[in-house]
Amino acid sequence: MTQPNTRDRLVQTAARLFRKRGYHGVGMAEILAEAQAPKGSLYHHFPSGKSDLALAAADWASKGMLQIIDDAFADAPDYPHGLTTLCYKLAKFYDLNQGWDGCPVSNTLFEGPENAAFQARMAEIFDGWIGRVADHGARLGWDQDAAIARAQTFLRLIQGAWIMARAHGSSDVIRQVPKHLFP
Amino acid sequence: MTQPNTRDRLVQTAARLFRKRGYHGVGMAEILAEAQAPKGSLYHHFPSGKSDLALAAADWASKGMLQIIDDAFADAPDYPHGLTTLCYKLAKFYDLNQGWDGCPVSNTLFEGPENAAFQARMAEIFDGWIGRVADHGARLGWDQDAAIARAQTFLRLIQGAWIMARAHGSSDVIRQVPKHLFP
DNA sequence: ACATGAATAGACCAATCGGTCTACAAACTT
DNA sequence: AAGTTTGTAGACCGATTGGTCTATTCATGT
Repeated sequence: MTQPNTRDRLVQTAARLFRKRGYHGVGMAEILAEAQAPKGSLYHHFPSGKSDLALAAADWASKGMLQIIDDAFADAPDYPHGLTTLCYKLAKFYDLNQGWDGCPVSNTLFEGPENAAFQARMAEIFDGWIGRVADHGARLGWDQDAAIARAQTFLRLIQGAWIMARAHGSSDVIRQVPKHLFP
Repeated sequence: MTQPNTRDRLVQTAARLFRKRGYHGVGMAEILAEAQAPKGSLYHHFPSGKSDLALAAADWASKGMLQIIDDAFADAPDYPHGLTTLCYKLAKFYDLNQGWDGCPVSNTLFEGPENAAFQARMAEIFDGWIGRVADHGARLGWDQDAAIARAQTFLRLIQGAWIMARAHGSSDVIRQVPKHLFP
């Protein structure tokens, strides 16, 4: 795979670092160094700086998540199988990054109560994930309301399990989620 | 209530600020100013500085949570009622702080992959909460393993719901947790 | 009254923070 | 070929970061 252009390199590097240590935990200097980009480029592509970059990084991460969801449900015979595959894919993703990454969106966009724009985008993105999971549920025979409710519970469980996985340094918790959803 | 001593004031102020904006999102200067304490006092009570203070703040917050758990189960006739009361208490706590606080422990102790001490303490504290909830479950007639499993699921759901509550700026999600646990 | 350790007070520090600015190179238009 | 836009490069900036250090006050035991 060829080297992406400067803008993409910045977005992806920022996404990775924010995911790992949070918005405030990462400085611009580090992002620039890892992306091998000069400061001028960053402020050319993202005129308002770090916050712009964080929003772009969260959007990019969200697209990735939607892709993972679609992949998980692509060959699923039913809703429970799709969600189970999804959990396993997420656990694998967790393990890939030395088992220490956080939710790519909440870790990137959680800056504090003041930043309403970040909060709104976070809600949008999460709703997007829930909607996508619910769509697959509806496609696989659930009625719309039930599919949405199931998707909401699922996402909450995954978020919580992810935190626990980080605390304990193990992705097992993530793989256990389907067992709790479909006892 | 009388003004607590300097050490306690520092711990509680730090807990509140970290909970709101995370470890890296709060500077020492702000903590000092809000706690009305000079720098010398802080480094007297917490020789290794910010990290020491964060651990103390997380411990203090954890004690508060254990108290809330006990309170919720004090008059509960059974396990589901206790958990429901607990969720309502947590939702109320969420609303009290302008609906924007995060989990007092994960927000305080999540600094990044490198800090193993923070990670370990986080796991300890979460296990403590799970254990406490499970104890009440066992006391109310569940067998030990089932009580622990239930408590784990509960805590994951609460953590996830809390994130969603923050994203959407509403504590309703937290109040819905029992409905998902006991459908 | 005096001595002693705990606690308070804040000046001070190097390092880093996010961001601005000017200069220049490359690419595209005409 | 000339002109214009887009992107790269990094020096530089004031503000803030977490932390150190010395001086002083307070509390307590003798």
